[in-house]
Amino acid sequence: MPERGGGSRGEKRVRIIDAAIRVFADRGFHQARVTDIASQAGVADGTIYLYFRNKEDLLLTIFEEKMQAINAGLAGELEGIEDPFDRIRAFARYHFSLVQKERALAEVLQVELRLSNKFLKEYRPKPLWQYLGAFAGILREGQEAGKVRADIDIFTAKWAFFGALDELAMQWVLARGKPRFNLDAAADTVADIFIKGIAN
Amino acid sequence: MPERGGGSRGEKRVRIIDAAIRVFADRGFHQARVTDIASQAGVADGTIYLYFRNKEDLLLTIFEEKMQAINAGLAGELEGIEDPFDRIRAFARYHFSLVQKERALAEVLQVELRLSNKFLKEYRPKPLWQYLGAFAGILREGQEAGKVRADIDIFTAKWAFFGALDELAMQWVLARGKPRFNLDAAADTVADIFIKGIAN
Amino acid sequence: MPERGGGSRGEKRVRIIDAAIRVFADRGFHQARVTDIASQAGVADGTIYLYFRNKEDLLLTIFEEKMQAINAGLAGELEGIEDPFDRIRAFARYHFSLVQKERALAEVLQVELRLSNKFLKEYRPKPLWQYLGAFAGILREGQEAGKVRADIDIFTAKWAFFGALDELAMQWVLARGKPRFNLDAAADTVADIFIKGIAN
Amino acid sequence: MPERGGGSRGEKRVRIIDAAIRVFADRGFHQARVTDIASQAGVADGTIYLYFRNKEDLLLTIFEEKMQAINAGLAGELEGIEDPFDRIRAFARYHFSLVQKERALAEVLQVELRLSNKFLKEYRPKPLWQYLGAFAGILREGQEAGKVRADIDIFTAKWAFFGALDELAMQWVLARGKPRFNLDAAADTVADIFIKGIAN
DNA sequence: AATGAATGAGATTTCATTCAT
DNA sequence: CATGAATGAAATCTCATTCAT
Repeated sequence: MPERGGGSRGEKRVRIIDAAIRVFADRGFHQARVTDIASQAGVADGTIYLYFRNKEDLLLTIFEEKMQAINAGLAGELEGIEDPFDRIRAFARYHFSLVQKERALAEVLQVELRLSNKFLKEYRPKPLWQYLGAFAGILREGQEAGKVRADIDIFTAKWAFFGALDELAMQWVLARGKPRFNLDAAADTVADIFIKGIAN
Repeated sequence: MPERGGGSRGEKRVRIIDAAIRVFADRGFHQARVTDIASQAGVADGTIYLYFRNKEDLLLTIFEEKMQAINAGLAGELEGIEDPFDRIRAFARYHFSLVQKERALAEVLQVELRLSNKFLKEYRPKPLWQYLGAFAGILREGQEAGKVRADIDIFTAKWAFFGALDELAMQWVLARGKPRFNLDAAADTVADIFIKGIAN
Repeated sequence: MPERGGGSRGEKRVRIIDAAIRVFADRGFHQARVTDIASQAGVADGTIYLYFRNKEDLLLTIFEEKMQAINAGLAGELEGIEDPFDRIRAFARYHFSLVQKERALAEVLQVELRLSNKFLKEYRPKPLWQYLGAFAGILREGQEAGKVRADIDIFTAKWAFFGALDELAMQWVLARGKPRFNLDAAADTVADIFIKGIAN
Repeated sequence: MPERGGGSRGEKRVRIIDAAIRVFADRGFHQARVTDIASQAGVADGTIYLYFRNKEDLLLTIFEEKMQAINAGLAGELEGIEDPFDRIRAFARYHFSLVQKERALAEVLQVELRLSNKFLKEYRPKPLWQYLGAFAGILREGQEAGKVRADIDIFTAKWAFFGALDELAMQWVLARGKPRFNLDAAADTVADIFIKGIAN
């Protein structure tokens, strides 16, 4: 549903980003045509280039900005939870709740991850590291508190945990209309396995 | 190193597949030019189309055939190991040993396939399911033997495990020349977390 | 003589069509390269695809639009002529005058279109039917006026007449620089034969 | 229905020609693939090049040989008919009987006519001239006998007559399964118009 | 004579990006 | 700021023809 005309500068930028998320999610980054994004956003093709350097920059911006919001949301979600294991459980739930609430965004971020990993090796997805860093922090604190085994390599554990969440999210997203499993239950299962797996 | 001339029919097909793996891994599927694959394989451009319908078919064929070999290799690796936990450990080691031995193939299977819309959204990757099915089988037998907790949802656990392995493999592959961590150690860590995580 | 730059939207479309007629007539439809048409028209290759779906659509559009103009011209030419036989004579003269005035267009309409499978087997050339319909109308009126034999099958007669004109035009066009006969005289001869052939 | 194997040299050549007629008629010259002709003929692709220089030569050969047979058949048909007008009528009937008996061949010859006219301007379709020459001969004799008007230009008349026959044949062939008119009746109509049209 | 796998030149078309208005 | 018509580079794939067997 293309929206025409009006809108302040910021408003138009937001419309483009939202349109891009929808189109990227729908067709994938490579199949997405700038023209489609523009018409979805209700702006001219050229207008996109007033706000973004190019198509890739648009993808990266989505990643940067949305991940920032996600990181902020994560911090809020973990706030007040003391026990490392409870924090892990909250992390998993938060991850999947995002996937469910913003399916299109989730799809884009997942693809972006592969793309930026692959082609933009100079671009290191910092916001992702921050996201993972939050999990690493939990583990570190857990080790300091003696609740998490000291022999657990945090680097390995954090990527394993993220990979597990990511893969399940991918499967859920790919199932599209007909989810073959319950994400909320999966959050608990994954958290459960990891908590038991790393506990002292 | 283009190889010219000779070779029986089957031999030429293999050369094309191997060249494609190298080129796909190098430049990515979209950036890979059919001409490059052909010259790497030491055949004419058109020859590729005698063996494969198109570029995407080539990618999918690589997946199909290589995964089949991987599945066979996995079966051989697990053969004779009785204990479910030992089998899980062997699974993780096998996964990472493949990544190390066939880095280019791993890159293609992990990164490029994920970027193929057809693969993700239309084509249902049976050989991948078989791979995961092997892990599911281990869990099932473990539950029957009372060694694995009965409340573990196998679907969730198998994708979580695969996701963990996959993500670590991806990180290792992306680091290219300068691995930031030891894959063999990671195999044991991941196996360890999961084993403890699901054990009764 | 490529014309660069300027020109309103409609003007550019016309330039493309005119260039296409020249190039199609020169090299034939299959041998004609889109790039040649573009450079003849003084536009970029891609511009052609802003105005036409593809190369064949360009050919068909030429047919549609030019035939429409030709039909209009025919109507103007016949206007005011009452006697059916005079109208037939005017028809033949008009047909050949077009061939002489717009040799390139004639070549395209006669030769190239006939070689297009789509044109022959799928696309139904309405404007051509209208052209022939004008002749059929003359015959019908002639029969009603008792000047044309009632036993003449109009369908047969109209295609026979058109075929005769068309074939002679073809021979004249193919002779290129060195016409082996006079078209104006031929117009009268053909008209004469047909008029005597169908008169009561 | 591909025929495999056996066959003497000449036999194989005939099979290729027949297959080519079918395939050319089906798909048109440009769309026809040599591979299809070969498999229809039950020979290998390369074999075709043992008998014909190339695809075009195959088309030309069909034209040459079949037209020769047609010319011979025409001579036979006209033999014994004295009256020029009767000969014209026989000519028209013969033309259309061929179209009906050998529809595929007719289609190929018609297309070939355009193609050879267009691209092979050096190749002057002699057998066609012979065919037309037969008609010209009838007219000439008719003029000498005083039955045909002396002011009729034979060159114009012969192409007009051929064009009329050709166009009607084309319409009949294009109608494919559902002929919209009766060719035999059309033969008489066309002959009738021309006879009256040129008679003294 | 026959085969058919291999060749490789070549052109259409797409679409991200620009820039004159 | 905004537009959107125009650009033009770039790459897949086809298929007539060849030639080693």
